[in-house]
Amino acid sequence: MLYSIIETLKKNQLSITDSRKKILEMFIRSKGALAHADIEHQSGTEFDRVTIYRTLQTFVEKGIIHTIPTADNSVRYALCKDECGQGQHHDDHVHFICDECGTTYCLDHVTVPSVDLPAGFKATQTDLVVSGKCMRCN
Amino acid sequence: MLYSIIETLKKNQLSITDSRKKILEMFIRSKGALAHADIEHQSGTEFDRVTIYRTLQTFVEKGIIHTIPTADNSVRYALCKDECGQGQHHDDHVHFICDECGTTYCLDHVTVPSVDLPAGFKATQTDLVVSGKCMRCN
DNA sequence: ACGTCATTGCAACATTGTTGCAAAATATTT
DNA sequence: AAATATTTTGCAACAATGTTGCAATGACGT
Repeated sequence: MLYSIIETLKKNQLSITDSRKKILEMFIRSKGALAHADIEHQSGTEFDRVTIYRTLQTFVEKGIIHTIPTADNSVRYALCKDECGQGQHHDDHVHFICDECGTTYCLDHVTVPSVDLPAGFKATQTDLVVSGKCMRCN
Repeated sequence: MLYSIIETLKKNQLSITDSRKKILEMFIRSKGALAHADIEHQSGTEFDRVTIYRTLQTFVEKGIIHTIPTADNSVRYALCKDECGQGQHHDDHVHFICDECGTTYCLDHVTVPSVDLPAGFKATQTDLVVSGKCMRCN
């Protein structure tokens, strides 16, 4: 899959800066999802902690990445597929979190079944989070 | 539904203390899920913050409550149904989080569809989190 | 190359969660 | 019911995580 960092940033009217380029690159290279802490560790002292927070925030707002719900308190982020629009993304994700190694996988090929909600409830997003043991830890 | 606080605590070999009784009572009274902050606000200065953390931890370990994954970073807890065993609970939950008022509902009557995982992946728990507008906010 | 605007880094702070230990409350034994 | 053993609590101190204001820096359009 071809993914141009510069193109993505330009398309979203974001200035092209070192931090944005490198953080976006991390997401592209990473097969799974990343937490703030992962990015902080990988980048060492290159960027300020605040910059990482703000970059992630911006990416979420622009629909470049999205947050993944987890049962523990850690927030994780993953690249959105191209269809994702500004602000909210409409394709529903299946995520797998390994209890053993903590890796978060986006299972894009698994379809999320639609849910029958009680009267008066309207869904805008559905997240299906499966946890267990992953391929490598099994 | 009859739910005896004392019985529940005894069954789990926990000492019967004020904090445990009152926190468990909050869960029974609350239709939705509670975050640590909710409990802290509702109980005022009655208990130490640390006590609340430890009580919630204990309840999760004993299978009295369970955590709910959320896309924002807040951890929420809800009562487990009686079938839940020690440590892990085996019935899969559907949760609905209202974007407007933040209330978290346990939709027990909606069944979680089983997911086809790629080879090598083994699921122990499946969480389906739907967000949108709830009954009251629609 | 210059001015404008967006972004960064620093500092300070707020919130959230954790740990050790003595005091207090609960449970158990006699 | 009193004494002992065990569990739980509250305090203090700390660690981690996230936020905000502001001056300095860097990116972008002309």
